[in-house]
Amino acid sequence: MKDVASAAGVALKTVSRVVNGEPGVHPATAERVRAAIDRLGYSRNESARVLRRGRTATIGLVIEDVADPFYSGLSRAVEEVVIDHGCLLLSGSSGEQPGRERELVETFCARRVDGLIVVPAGEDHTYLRSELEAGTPVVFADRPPGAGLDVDTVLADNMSGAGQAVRHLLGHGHGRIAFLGDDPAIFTAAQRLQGYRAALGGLYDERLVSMRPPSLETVRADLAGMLALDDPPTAVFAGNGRYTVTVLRALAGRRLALVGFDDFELADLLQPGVTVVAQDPSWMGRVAAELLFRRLRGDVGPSEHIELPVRLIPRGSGERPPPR
Amino acid sequence: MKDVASAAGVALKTVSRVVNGEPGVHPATAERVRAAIDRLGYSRNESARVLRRGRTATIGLVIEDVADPFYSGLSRAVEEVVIDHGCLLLSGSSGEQPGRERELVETFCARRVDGLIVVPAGEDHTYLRSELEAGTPVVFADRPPGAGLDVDTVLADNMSGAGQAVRHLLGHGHGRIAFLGDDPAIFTAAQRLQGYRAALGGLYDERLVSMRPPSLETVRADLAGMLALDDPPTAVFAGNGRYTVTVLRALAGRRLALVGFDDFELADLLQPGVTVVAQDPSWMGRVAAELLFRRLRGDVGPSEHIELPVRLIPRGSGERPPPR
DNA sequence: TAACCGCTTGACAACGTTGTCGGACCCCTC
DNA sequence: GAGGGGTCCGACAACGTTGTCAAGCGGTTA
Repeated sequence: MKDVASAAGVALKTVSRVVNGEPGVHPATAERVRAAIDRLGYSRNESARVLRRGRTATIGLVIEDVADPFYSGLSRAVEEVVIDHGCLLLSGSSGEQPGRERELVETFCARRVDGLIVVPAGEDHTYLRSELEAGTPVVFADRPPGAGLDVDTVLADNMSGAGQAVRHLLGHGHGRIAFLGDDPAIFTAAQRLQGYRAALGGLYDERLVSMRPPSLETVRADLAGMLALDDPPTAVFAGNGRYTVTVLRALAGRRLALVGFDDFELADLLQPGVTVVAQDPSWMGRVAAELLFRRLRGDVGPSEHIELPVRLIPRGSGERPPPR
Repeated sequence: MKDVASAAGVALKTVSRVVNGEPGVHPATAERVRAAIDRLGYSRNESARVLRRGRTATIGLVIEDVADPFYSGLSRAVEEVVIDHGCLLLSGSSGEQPGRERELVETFCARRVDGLIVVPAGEDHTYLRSELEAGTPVVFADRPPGAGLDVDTVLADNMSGAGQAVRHLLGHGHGRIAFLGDDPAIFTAAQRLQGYRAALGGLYDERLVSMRPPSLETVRADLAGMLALDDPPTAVFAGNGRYTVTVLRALAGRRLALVGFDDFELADLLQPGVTVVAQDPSWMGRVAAELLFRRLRGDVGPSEHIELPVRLIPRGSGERPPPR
């Protein structure tokens, strides 16, 4: 900028004014400055600007895994909103590791992001307290923070979704419905289990519940164990997209009914089509980002807790009757 | 940092030394400083650090769309490598718009990223020249830059992949093979068309080629047009993952043979399984990122042009014989 | 004793930008 | 011609950090 100034024969401050489109610069001068900028290929140093102004125009996003379609959809939606607000998005994947989540958040904070959207992996978010007190708004998406943190949340209605899935299967004559899902330490898994259990009522049987990692081996083994029972399941409720796909592979032709949580790209092309409880990751991302920007604009109301509805999409696999 | 210094009763520089783990600080002093840091919840201001040091420890990644599984896989792999090098990743989606690509690159440059990985959307990258001359290494992935730019590239072997697909179908008795793919303005689409054409030789028929946007309507219409010909296609080669899925939907039960470019999650669960020419997005991301870091470590050799092999995975849809 | 060394510490400038303030100049009015 | 108001411009300090350099201190050696 100094070079531009001397090249254009003006003071530093005048260049700054031109670069930032501030008023009070003579058009002819501005033109001369712009010419010098082009000639020298100058581009403003954002670090210095941030240092001076205090605002970074940057938002941090911590998700579980960009390569998971649910989170990449959410991510894309957040990015859209962030760009619309003239900001930049920093994002990172925690890989479901609390330590990595914390590292990412701290890295983002060290870079002085203006706000954060977090899909938490861990339980303890007390490390965020000082940042919150410093006034950085934080929105939790998909999962709430650990105890004692009063922040905005945007969650899906997991319990009701699980209930819908189970009632749908019950309605088609199934009384033995297995549940395969994530470790209940993960909020969404616990909620879905709870919805499943509540909808089943007296029909609940813990032998039909498996909450181990979604590898093909464990899912196959657990399903085999359940199917070997005297009264085996006739239907499966899969706790999220990964489980749905893994269960499909593990079932390999067995004609059990299936409802999965989360929609996925080819669900309608499989035979039969896969009935799912669909959430909308883009919507969640958009809502979370917009809430964050409302906070950044100065909205200091009490923390909001938004719960997005989910809906069951029947496609065939959930409408199969039990074998008579 | 100033506050920490006065709280610990030392000079600014000593705090700086402790924060950066520099040697030459008495253990007792360091301990006092660390205590003060904890007490005040201090965290280093990266903007100031960047301003002072000139290195941002940040890499920029421009892709087409995070929500596309190919690019989210690539993105995740790049992120892994970047984190392993103690850097942070800035990423953005161009949405196939050259203007947005340029904006993203310029935003990243204004933030003084140490290096860039770009999946270009546009043809003209002369705007990168000044940045390259300033010494910022840039790696192009998946697609090469426009003419006149001598930078590292990491591409898939698109032509050979398309050739494999076509020869596979020819080998199963198909002489009429349709190609549906992206606008040939997109490098990968043009390469795949060329591979398709070369492998077909005299059997090439431009009436069997459609390169319009992959919406269900256009694909359905173009396929219908081809199937209404006197000598209709008996097989389809789909130019990328999106076309494969769209073609599957558009065919809706018609028993044409199909080979798609790009593997996708449920390809093996469809009936029949979908034969694909698979590329490995993670590999591409890793290779591109590692090449970039080699440049950042000072490797100034001539620009490298890496071509990653692809491989055909037969699953059923590509082995269907033509109707006799 | 003087000179020297290693270890620890601090003063200071600089990175590139922007906010504040005041000065120079022109035009208009009294 | 004096005063007032507006427009345009520049000097300067400050943001928080780190690199450079030098100083203080205790111990060792000539």
